Amino acid sequence: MAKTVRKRASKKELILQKAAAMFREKGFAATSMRDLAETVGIEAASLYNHIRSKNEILEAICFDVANSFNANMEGTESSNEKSILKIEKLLRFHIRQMIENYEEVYVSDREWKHLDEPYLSNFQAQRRNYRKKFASIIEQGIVKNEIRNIDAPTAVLIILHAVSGIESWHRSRARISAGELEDNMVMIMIDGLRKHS
Amino acid sequence: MAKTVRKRASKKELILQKAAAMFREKGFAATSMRDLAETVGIEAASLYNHIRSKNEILEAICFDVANSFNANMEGTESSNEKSILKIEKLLRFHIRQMIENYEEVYVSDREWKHLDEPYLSNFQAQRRNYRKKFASIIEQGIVKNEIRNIDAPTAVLIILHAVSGIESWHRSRARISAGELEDNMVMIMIDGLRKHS
DNA sequence: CCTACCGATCGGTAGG
DNA sequence: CCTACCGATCGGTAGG
Repeated sequence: MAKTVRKRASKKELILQKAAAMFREKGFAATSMRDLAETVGIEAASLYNHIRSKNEILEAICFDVANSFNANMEGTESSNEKSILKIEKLLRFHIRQMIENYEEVYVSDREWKHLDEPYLSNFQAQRRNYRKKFASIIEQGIVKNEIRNIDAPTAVLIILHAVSGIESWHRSRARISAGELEDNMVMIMIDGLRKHS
Repeated sequence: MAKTVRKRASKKELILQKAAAMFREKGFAATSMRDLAETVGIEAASLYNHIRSKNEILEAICFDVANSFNANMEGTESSNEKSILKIEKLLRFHIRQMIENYEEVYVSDREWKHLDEPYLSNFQAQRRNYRKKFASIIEQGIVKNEIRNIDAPTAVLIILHAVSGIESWHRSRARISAGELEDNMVMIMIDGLRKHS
């Protein structure tokens, strides 16, 4: 009995995982349920014993990722660290998520437009909220003179998108290690490209 | 006679322009030729008097953008400026292209995966080549001690993706001016977030 | 530039 | 989990 439940749960997990990989590679709209079924190793109709619809798969992926980032943001917000350190920690969390949970984070970032209502509005609201919190940490840092006097929303925008560049790193051949990548990204974002001699 | 030619050319231009806007908004795969036709104001079948296929539209968009960036790169490469200034100029070019030629640049960046062969391979090769040239300018700057000792490919990756963040700026309401955006982005990328007191 | 239409494929359901 | 199948929609063509 417990075995059956576990088996079913893991089959759904398998479907979500394969779907994330295919949505990342070809895009949500260009991935057919028949393609997905073949990858999973069953007939297309059988997918519907595990999931209700194609869109439900996307919802599961997007909101899993959103929850994980929101939880991390709450922990960071409430800590007593300096603003610049908070930002570094957020940055490192983004980088690690992008490295370790690549397919899902990528899909959640690029394919959320295909969500149906009311999930679409909900997701967009969470996104706006997350960025607002991020920007206000930066603003606190500016007030406390830890951070350069820049436009905070622009900085958030740069940071979030810069991290999504790991996409290219992820599939390149001759590449540096994950740790080196992380340190390089942090150094460039925090201290910039220019060398002060 | 000349009038007819001009008229036809401009109708094709209109189709490409509307297509870019729709591909950006909904994605290439999720945009149907019937949607596009309606936006243009004709029947779907009539589109084929101006273009050969849906994929030909994407090819036109992607290679127009690629040509423009390649031309700018050649001009920058051959100049005698300092490396850090070359990078700043490339960065400013990217930002301006993203602001002024938003739909096309965005589509070329996110939807090129849907190109058919041999265009797909051709486009990917141009992309790799562009990044290689960008990285080698950074490496020259490191050698000349103008730039921090970072992994050059990682820096390219960050810069290119950071700029694509302008997507969010482009559609937000309360936003700073294009010039302020550009200066903020350049400052953050060149000198970083941290303030040195 | 339109009407009429093609074969292919889509997401999903019925019934077992 | 499968076979059989649904209506809808897709990119594209024929012919005028």
